[in-house]
Amino acid sequence: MHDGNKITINDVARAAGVSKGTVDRVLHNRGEVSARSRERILKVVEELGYRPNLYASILATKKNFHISCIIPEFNDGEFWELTEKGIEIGREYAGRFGISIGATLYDQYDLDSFQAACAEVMASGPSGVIIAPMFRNETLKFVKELSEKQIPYVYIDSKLEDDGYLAYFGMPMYQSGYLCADILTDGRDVRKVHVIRIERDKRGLSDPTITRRTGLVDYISEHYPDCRVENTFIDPKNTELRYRTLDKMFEDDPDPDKYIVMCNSRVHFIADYLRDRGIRTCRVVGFDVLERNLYALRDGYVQALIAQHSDRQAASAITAITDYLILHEAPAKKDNYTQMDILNKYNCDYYI
Amino acid sequence: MHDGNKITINDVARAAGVSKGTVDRVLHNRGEVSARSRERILKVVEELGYRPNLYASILATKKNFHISCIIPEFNDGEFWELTEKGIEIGREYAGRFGISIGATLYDQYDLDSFQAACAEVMASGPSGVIIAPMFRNETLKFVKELSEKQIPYVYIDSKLEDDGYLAYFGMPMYQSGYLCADILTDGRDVRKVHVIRIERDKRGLSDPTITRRTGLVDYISEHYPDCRVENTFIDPKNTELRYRTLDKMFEDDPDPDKYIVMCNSRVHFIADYLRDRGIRTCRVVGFDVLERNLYALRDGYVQALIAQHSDRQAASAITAITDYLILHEAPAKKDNYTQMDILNKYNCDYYI
DNA sequence: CTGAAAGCGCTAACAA
DNA sequence: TTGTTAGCGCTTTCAG
Repeated sequence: MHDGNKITINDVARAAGVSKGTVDRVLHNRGEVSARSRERILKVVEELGYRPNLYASILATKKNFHISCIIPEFNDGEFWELTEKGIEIGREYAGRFGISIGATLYDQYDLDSFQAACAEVMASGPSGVIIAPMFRNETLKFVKELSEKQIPYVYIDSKLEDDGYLAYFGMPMYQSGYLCADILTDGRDVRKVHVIRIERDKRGLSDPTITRRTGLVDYISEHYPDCRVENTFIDPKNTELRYRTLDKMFEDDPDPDKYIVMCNSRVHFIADYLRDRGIRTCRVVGFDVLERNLYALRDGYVQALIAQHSDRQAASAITAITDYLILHEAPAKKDNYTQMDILNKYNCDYYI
Repeated sequence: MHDGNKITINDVARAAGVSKGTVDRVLHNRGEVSARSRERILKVVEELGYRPNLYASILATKKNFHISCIIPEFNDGEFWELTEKGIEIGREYAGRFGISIGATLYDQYDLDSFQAACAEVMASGPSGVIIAPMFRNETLKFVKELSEKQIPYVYIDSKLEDDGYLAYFGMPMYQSGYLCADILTDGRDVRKVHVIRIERDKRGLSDPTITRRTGLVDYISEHYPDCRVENTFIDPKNTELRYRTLDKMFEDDPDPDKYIVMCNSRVHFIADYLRDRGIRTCRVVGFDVLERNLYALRDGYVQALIAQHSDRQAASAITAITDYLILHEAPAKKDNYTQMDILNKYNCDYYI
């Protein structure tokens, strides 16, 4: 009952009337093999249901695969920290197959830094690359070079419109905005929604949350045609300025029951403000499971968080490349949209 | 940069001035080794940072590990189908390490069938067992025997209070009921909650959702002390009877805005009824991602579903045993409470 | 108590 | 175009 499928390359060779060297050649498309042998071997492989033994294979090939991950740098408790945890999981998996994993971080607000990261990775001659693309053009150039060198790459978090990637793991951004609007409005009589945004540097960086905001706005105009969506820009670095901006927002619109949303991971800024001002009348929804966001959720200053397992995304990316390297198998699906998790104070403690 | 840690058992043997046979003996505590050799070898292993090569090890040991899964049988679209999908994922993983996976199904309403399944598995001499325990006493007897035979086992779905299991993967049941009540009531003015239950056979089977119901009731009495919780029992097999029961429920309580909940995976029964009767005024919450439940969710007859990745639970269980068998490593956490997913019509399509 | 040696299934270099 | 062969690092007899 247990196993039995012990068909080796030798069995195949014998049944096909050739040597195992020849079998190996057709299995890996290396060297010239007569059409006749190839056919026979393929047929036998099929009939016998031959499955190569990975360990034997890995043992025999002394190749040293290395996968490089290119992601934004981060401080403790920030969004990309979770991704790094996923890399750690992936590292463990890949390590079993003798594959090492490296991470090269870049400043997501600095193009030069991104270029430097790409150059460094390229120079190291990686067997595969995982990349979170924040700079469109630069990334396209980079992946083009990877393609030319036959180096497989997978996108995480967001992806670009090229076609050469092995796989993509990320959240459906538009839908996440749509969902967010649904949770925010929650069937109530909503007249106005406040979208709080981060003041961005002007240097034309791609903002990955823009699609999300579109989903949000679409939901509102479809379900609440009379509802106004108002944008307020806050400064992420200057607390005092931020508080002034929010104070003004509350003055301008005296209705205490506000519907507030942020499309990135910094909703804790709002929670902190509300806590300090002692305002408990707002309904606030944000994204991602930063520790500070969870704190706000438990505390009741944020009602819901929409989250994604960016750790799993990274781990899956590594698994995908690993499997590709070892088994020469592309992942079942190229585009993998991971689930959108709705967190509130009652289920957030069981997340992660 | 890439790898490098290429210290083999030969290096250790040479450095310790013994043969690799002796090194192997102390590494695996097999056979007698002089204290002096043992010490020397251990020291060298430490100094050189020797890490055994898994593939070589697995290749050389022709052991045929086999893991047996004992779960309830099911029809298409039922709860346990998802678990089986997870077993499939796990099978792929374990297969890479030459470990085969078997599934033995039992009738969850028939003790004899469960006993037979356990006996069958035991007789087959498994290397590890994964079990979804529906019958408490029988399971305890079974796992006791496993423990005696040093066969590792892990619980999925629910667990018992014994201590010998290698790991557990499942949902926090009490909290899921609590969460469910929160989503059902949703801050509204709720006066009555209808809990629909399945008429159970009287034969003292353990009902795994009882804890969940406790959580539900606790939430209500804590947050809605004046709210009544009313139980209605329906027949899962007899549609006509079921409809009569529900008709009566609607007659007895003429308020059209009802709050209805089911603590198991069969909330589609309610949705079907409401659809047939054209009732759209109720708020309905249920559990688990059966296809029929998703249908009701998209359709609007069920507002929310609380789900768990029982596929991942099963897959994780297999991974845990596999790693234990190969690496002799117990999982990082023994009790693994998986997250509770809140699904509505906007995020359910990205689940699974 | 210990060493030598024969593989495990596969790869890759070398002959033919 | 194909067969032969020497390992990869580890386990497991079998002598001694």
